[in-house]
Amino acid sequence: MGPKYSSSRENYLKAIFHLQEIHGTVTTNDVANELQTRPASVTDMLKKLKAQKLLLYEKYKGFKLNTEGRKVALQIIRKHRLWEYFLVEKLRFGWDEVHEIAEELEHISSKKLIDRLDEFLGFPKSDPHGDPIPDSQGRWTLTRQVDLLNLPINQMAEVSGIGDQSAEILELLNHKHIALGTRLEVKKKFAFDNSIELKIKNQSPVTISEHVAKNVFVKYDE
Amino acid sequence: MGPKYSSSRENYLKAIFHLQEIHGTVTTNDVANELQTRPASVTDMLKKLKAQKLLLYEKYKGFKLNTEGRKVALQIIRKHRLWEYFLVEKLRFGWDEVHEIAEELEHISSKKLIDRLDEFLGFPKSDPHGDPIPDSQGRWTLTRQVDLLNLPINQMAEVSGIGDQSAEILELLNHKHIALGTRLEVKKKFAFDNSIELKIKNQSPVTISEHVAKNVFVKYDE
DNA sequence: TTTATTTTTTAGATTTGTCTAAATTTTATT
DNA sequence: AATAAAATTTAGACAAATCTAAAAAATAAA
Ligand SMILES: [Mn+2]
Ligand SMILES: [Mn+2]
Ligand SMILES: [Mn+2]
Ligand SMILES: [Mn+2]
Repeated sequence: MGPKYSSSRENYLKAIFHLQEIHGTVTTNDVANELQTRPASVTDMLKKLKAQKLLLYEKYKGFKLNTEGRKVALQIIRKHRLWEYFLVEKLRFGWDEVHEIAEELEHISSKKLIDRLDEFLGFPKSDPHGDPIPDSQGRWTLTRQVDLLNLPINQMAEVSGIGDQSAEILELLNHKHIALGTRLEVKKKFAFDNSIELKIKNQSPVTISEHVAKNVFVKYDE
Repeated sequence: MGPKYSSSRENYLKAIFHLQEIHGTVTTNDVANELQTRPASVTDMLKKLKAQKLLLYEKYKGFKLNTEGRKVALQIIRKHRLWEYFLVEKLRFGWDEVHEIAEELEHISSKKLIDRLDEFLGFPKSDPHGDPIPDSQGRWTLTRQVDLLNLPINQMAEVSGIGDQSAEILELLNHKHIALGTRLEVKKKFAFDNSIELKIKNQSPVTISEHVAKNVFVKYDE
């Protein structure tokens, strides 16, 4: 058996899903813009997707994915993001050059292939751009963003933002080898002054004050 | 930029290349049969490939790939076989379940992707079915098949066939741990009786007679 | 609430790749 | 050489996906 839906239909489903996520609602023009096509072409496709029971659609009234359409869209997103992860982690591509290639790879139909790839990659939770990778049932783990005071002990996390942007805090963080992207975990929290002891791989533990901890934001899965 | 040629065109080029290899010449019916399509469809496509300067074609007289067509075909074959190798060696697929999936993967267009994949796989010389993998210039190393008498000294090779199929020789080979797929090299050739000393990895050397050597066929690259 | 603007849909073409049925050419048999 | 059979090509049609231009509906402005 070949693919269940054409690449074109899959691209429409994915685009509608994404726009739905961002705006809650989607318009014909949105989709045309997203897919670099014409509104008339979108209308044509909406009818086809409706006929295939992937979409709820009433002309002039709007449209949205139904359960089946959402399910299909999530599997394409899963494939897209797993391939991106593969390209970066195994083939040494930069995170900024994988999207185009994944746009093609996401349409390869074999389910077994993608599940094996997932396993081969160690079941990654997010792609090189930090976006969550749905599992084979279409579920994904949320990436939580918290400051270091609220990061659970022993939870590996990645620095994703700095609150205070002053030269002083940046100098301090630089000295302690903490930068955007640094992976670390909190080893101890001292109740006395709310200071925190951190561990970065291959480095000796460092301590930071509550004031600093409040201004370092990290993200982690689950 | 997307793919230079459609998947369909690439499939035609590949089919024509293969049939040309086997029979020296190709007919419309051959191609129709190979691609599970109709002769009329083949004729239609021949015209398009000719217009694209990938094929020499004169109606009713026959056709064959020109230099450019051959070049394109070889790159598709390269992709097909590298992906098959990836599926077997990295994703633990059986050699009998990868062809279908590679039929889709071979149409992914990125040249950088396939060159990186080649590197990631360690520049394999042949795919899981023993077929040679062309390099990025479309050249491949021939796999030579010889009997053990003619295998160059110290050339690693793989047992690919047994001439005499009698129970006696099979018992002898079995006792010396030589079977289809065994990788070995010739360490010494004795001029006195043309007997040969072999080395199989992790085993002590074994000697076989000229008579046996004549009946064991091996293949090796280059 | 008319009128104007924007959005969406329809009507009719176009491109690519495929098909069937019929015509043409080549090849094989009397 | 004439006829039969097989291979190949053409003619005309169709499905999928796209487009332009025009019509219809919804929304915003006056
Ligand atoms: Mn992407
Ligand atoms: Mn991504
Ligand atoms: Mn294959
Ligand atoms: Mn193969």
